[in-house]
Amino acid sequence: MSLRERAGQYSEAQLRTIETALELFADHGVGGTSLQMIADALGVTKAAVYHQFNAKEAIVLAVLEVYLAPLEDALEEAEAAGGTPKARAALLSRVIEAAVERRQAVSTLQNDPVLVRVLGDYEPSRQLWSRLFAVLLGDDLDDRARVRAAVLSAAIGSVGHAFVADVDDETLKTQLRDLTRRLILLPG
Amino acid sequence: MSLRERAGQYSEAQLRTIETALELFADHGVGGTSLQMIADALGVTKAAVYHQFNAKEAIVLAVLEVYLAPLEDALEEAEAAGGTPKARAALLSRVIEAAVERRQAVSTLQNDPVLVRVLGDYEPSRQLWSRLFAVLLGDDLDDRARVRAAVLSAAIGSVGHAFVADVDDETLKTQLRDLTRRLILLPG
DNA sequence: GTCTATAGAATGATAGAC
DNA sequence: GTCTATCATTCTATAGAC
Repeated sequence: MSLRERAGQYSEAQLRTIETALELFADHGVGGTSLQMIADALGVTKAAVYHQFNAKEAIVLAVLEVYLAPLEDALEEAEAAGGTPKARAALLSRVIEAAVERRQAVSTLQNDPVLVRVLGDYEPSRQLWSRLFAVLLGDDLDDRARVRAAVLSAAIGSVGHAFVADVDDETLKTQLRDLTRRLILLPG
Repeated sequence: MSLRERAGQYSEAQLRTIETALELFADHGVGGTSLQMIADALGVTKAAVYHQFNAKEAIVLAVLEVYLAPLEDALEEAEAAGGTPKARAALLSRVIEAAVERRQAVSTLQNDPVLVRVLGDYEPSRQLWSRLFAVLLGDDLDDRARVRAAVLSAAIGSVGHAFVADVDDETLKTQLRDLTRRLILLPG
């Protein structure tokens, strides 16, 4: 089942929980966020949250699925268009757009140790990630390309940095597109 | 008191605790790391850890002080040399070097919500950060420069990314120096 | 500096009523 | 779908002996 399909199966109440959980994860880290905190933020009891998700891990996984789903859409369009430079640029734009629109959360999704572990252990997200970077940077990467890939990934994650907190969305997107395009198209 | 001086006041036992704590923070996040875990990793009891630091917050602060101290050294040399391009390049090199040598921990130090909060609330680290980026990127930054600063910071933080886990230290340093110099010297 | 022992609160998770 | 009540476990932190 695709990430899009998995993400589409959550109820309204579950989606509210997922959204709330992500905000708390961003503020306190996954490990620093308790089910009590999530329940309080939702205005319900812990038991109500356990009715939606049978464990904290399930919430963490759901958060990942919901926020990776839009990337899957963008990726499939790019793959369908072939590996053309135009398709790559369009994919990069959409990834940046998605990141900027969820600024506070991106750094958490990319860096929180718990989410990183789940992201690495969970097959659908593994595949998404390798397909994404295959389109953006090519299939088999040498050391030089790997560093570029890591920097590219981190550059996108910089949308949540304090330095750009006051930069408006459009400016941030434009500047980031510029910088990251240079990273991708940089001559060997 | 400078960060260097503060960091220099910790005992051997405290430094062992700080080192161990940082490793656990990197694996589980600050919020996901208990004093019990730290004590177990050190092979002592919780009470022994509390003898060294009266609270978990004190350990977090100590971790920051110890790992920012080398940056303070590098920064002061660069400031003494004036804002010459040569001094900037040398500073950037030392920052990258320090980051590569502590790969697993850098992402935690830069991204963990608890550490980010402490880093923002703690005056000595605030000053260090603004001085550092003043030397690297100039004093008053417009939006464009702010995005570059955030990307530069994130690029340095990418040393811990899974993509470069197998890249050896020297290659990583060289490639990162290349990419980040382009970021700094990029024409407006 | 390290230990045992403990206090008191918070944790993840479950059972059963409405 | 939400509640109250509860479980065993773990948490931060402290007191006092060696």
